[in-house]
Parts: sequence; structure tokens; C-alpha cells
Amino acid sequence: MLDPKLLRGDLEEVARQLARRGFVLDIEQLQRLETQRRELQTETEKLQNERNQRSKAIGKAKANGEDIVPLLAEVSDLGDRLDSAKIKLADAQEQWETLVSGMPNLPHESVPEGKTEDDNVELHRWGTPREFDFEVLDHVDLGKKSGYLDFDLAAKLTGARFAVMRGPIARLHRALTQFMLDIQTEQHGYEECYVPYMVNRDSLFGTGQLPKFGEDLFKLDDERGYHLIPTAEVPLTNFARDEILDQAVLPMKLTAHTPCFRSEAGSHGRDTRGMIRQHQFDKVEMVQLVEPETSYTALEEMRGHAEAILQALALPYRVVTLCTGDMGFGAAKTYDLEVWLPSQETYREISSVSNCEDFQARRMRARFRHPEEKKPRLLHTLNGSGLAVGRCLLAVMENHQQADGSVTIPEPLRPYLGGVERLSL
RNA sequence: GGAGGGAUGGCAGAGCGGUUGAAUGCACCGGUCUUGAAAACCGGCGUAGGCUAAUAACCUACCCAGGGUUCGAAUCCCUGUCCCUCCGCCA
Repeated sequence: MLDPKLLRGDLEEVARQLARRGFVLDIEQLQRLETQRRELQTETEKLQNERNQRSKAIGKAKANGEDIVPLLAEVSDLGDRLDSAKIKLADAQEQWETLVSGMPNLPHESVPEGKTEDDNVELHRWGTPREFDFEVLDHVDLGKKSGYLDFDLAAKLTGARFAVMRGPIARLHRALTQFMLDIQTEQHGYEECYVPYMVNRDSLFGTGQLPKFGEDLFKLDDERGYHLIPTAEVPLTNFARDEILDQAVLPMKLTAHTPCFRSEAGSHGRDTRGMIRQHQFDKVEMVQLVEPETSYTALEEMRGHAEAILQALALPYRVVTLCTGDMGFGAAKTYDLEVWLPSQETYREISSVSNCEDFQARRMRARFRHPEEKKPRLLHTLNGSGLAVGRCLLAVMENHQQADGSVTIPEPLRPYLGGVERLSL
């Protein structure tokens, strides 16, 4: 959520910045709601004050043994007036909140302007795509022969956009997960966490999935409103919801390996082949809760933490800065890491690292207190994949495939696979 | 699933429906005293919104959440959530 104070200031400027990312702000409506809200609030508080004063007077009179009947008569209609004022105020507040909670974050000044992913700006590349002297297979074909990767079976068990992994591929998947988690905890200083895979609406509102993007989520069919997490960013970032953290515990660096569930509504027909786009995939997520002054340093650092995994796995990739039009709802700045896929001869997203500044923190009232400062301040929140395990698996399979259909295992990963140098599929 | 108990400020813990944003203790901050420290004593010590030049004063809200009763609710009633204990079941 944007700062309400900002929305009382230079609205034209806010609208201009939001327009950069393709969001049209209805300035008039916002101003109207704001004025209305303020008037109703003043009015309501005036009535509340009057009620409080008179009630106190009645209490006093009663204590002195005076007759309170005439005093009661004076307040007879106050209750009704107050009730109707409260209802009007609540209505105005709700309208205002609906509008404001649907506004995306302002892009950071360094974010390139653009409409689609084609306008993203490449920051750098690492590694060189391999030259193959045999016909490259994609991960689907690599896994199909042996049956170690089975989409038909998953379709029978559940439906489209699921996978069954078996044998060496299942083990490789697990090895990658453990490897990533170990790097993030042992080398990059994140605290390993285990979190619920279902969260409530408050958590989803806090990170910005709700109210606008509910259709991307799997909602459980019960009254509690639980949803399956689309990313561990949701539970991890919400650690700080309704908290005032001591400055000494910052930066708080959290990581978790979880499955992620996404309905992929609106992407019918996109990436229907293979593991690229699934309803369920595993991810090692990094989250940092930091002081505002350090959030952009932390962003660069986290990008490095994600890059370290790709480098260790000898996977060529590039980093792009997302343009204003391609960024997520809550992000002020986002880097995507795109790994080379030889079967597609292109780079595909494997990690996304974002600084949300105080946008999520404001939605979830996540604050910290500096011992020298009187008032608590909003945290800055960052999240990044480190990395998406499923996509990483297929990147390893495809990039390190051999003519005989086997896959060589990058050296740092071998300890996680009992020391083997290649997997026969 | 059944039966009970509970939720109050950073923590602990009071609180007959009436001037209670809330006693008291601890912690914390400032001060006095002291060579210094401790102790003692004095003072301060929540969050958010409104109004403001103001992080001043004032006003409003908040004692798990949402409803209700009342002139007035931390206190009474209803619903929900969470926690604890016992029984049953279960990984």
C-alpha cells in the first residue's frame, strides 16, 4: 500500500509514476473519497466526544445523588446520530481502502520504463551456452524414455500441469533443494525455516496477492479462507506482520524450501510442455526484512545469492532489470535471473528478486524500532527465489546432457548425490 | 470429536457497568545522590488516526476479533479466533 500521506500530497506526481507501470489512477475519485472520509471522521469524532462528555457528566451526577433523568433526555438522540455517522464513515473508509489497496507500488527511479518483458533491460550475462555436437533433447524427452519424468501419469493422478518424478530425477530434484538450502544458510546467512503451506487472507493481503490476484491462487474449500501458498514469500514475509521488531534483529534473513501452488489462470496454452509452468513446484525462497536505508544494498546482495546457485551449477544465465510494466504488484524494483535452456535456445526466468520497500510492510503493519528513535518505522521487505527447483532441475538436465542421454552432475552437487558424476537416465 | 479454563501495556499481573489508556511490580529512559557503580529517591515510559508549522497541546479509537445491551463497556450478552488442561482418536 502506498503512504496515505503521499496520497494527500502531489497526486499528479503519484499518478504520473503509476502511469509508468500502466496503472491509471482516478485522481478525482481518490480526492473525493479522501475529502469525504475526512469530513465524516471529524463529524463522527465530534459526536463521540459529545457522548463521552455527557456520559461522564451523568456518572458524576449519579455519584452525587442528583437526578439524572433530565440529563438522559438530553442525550436521547445522540446515539442514533452517532450510529448513522459511524456507518457512513465505515462505508467511506472501506471505499477508500478498496481503492488504495488496489494500487500497485511506485517504481524505483532506476527502473527502466516499458510495457512488456521485451522492454526489460539486460544487466549482464554469465557463462557461455554450450555447443552441442548432437541433437539436443529437452527435459521432457530426456526423462520420457526411462519414465523417470512422467507427465501422463501425473495427468491421470491429478490433471494437467503436474509432474511425477521417479528414481534418479526425483533424487536430483531433492539434491538440488538441499544444495540450495545449504548454500543460503551456510554461506549467505539465512535462517532456515519450515512454514505452513496454507495461509490465511490476512497474510495474502499483506504481501499483496489479495484482494486483486485471488484467481492466481488455489483456495481451499472451507470457511476459513485458507489458500495454498503461491510462494514462501507469503509466510516468511508475514513473520513481521503486526510486529515491532527490535532494530538489533535486523536484517532478518529467512529462507525456506516449500512447494508453491499457482492456478496459472490466464496462461492457458502457455508453456504447456514440460515442467516450466506447473500448478505445483518447489522453490527455495529468500526473504529479508531490513531497515529502509539498506534495502537497495540488500537487493543487490540477494541477487548475488541467487546468482551463486546458478554459477555453482555451471548454468549460463543472464540478469535483467524488469521494466516498469513487467514488475509485480508490490515491487519497487525487480531483477529476474534467466537461465539458458538449450532446447528453447533462449533464456527463461528461474529467479525473481524484488525490493518491495515499505509497500508490503505498510499493508501488514511490519515495523521496527531503533533504540535512538521514538517512533517505530516501517520495515523494507525483499524477496527472491534462490532458486525455483523445478526449473533448475530441467536446466541442469538440458544444459549438462550427454549424447547418450545421461546428465553430468556439476561438481558441487555431487556430494548430494552420493558422489556420482553422471546420472544415467 | 467431548469436557473445562484462559486471552489486559515489553513482561508479570490488578481491575464493584461510571472522571480507567487502564492499579501495582519488573524491565527500560532521564534526573538527584556517588570518585564511579549499585541501592534509594524523583520523573518519564503504548499504538494509530484527526487537527496542527509542530515528533507541542487538544480530540478520537484501541484491554484477542466482530456484533449486541446501555446515556456510558476492559467489565454484561452472543459469535468467532487463538492458547492451555483432561478424555477420545491419530502421523
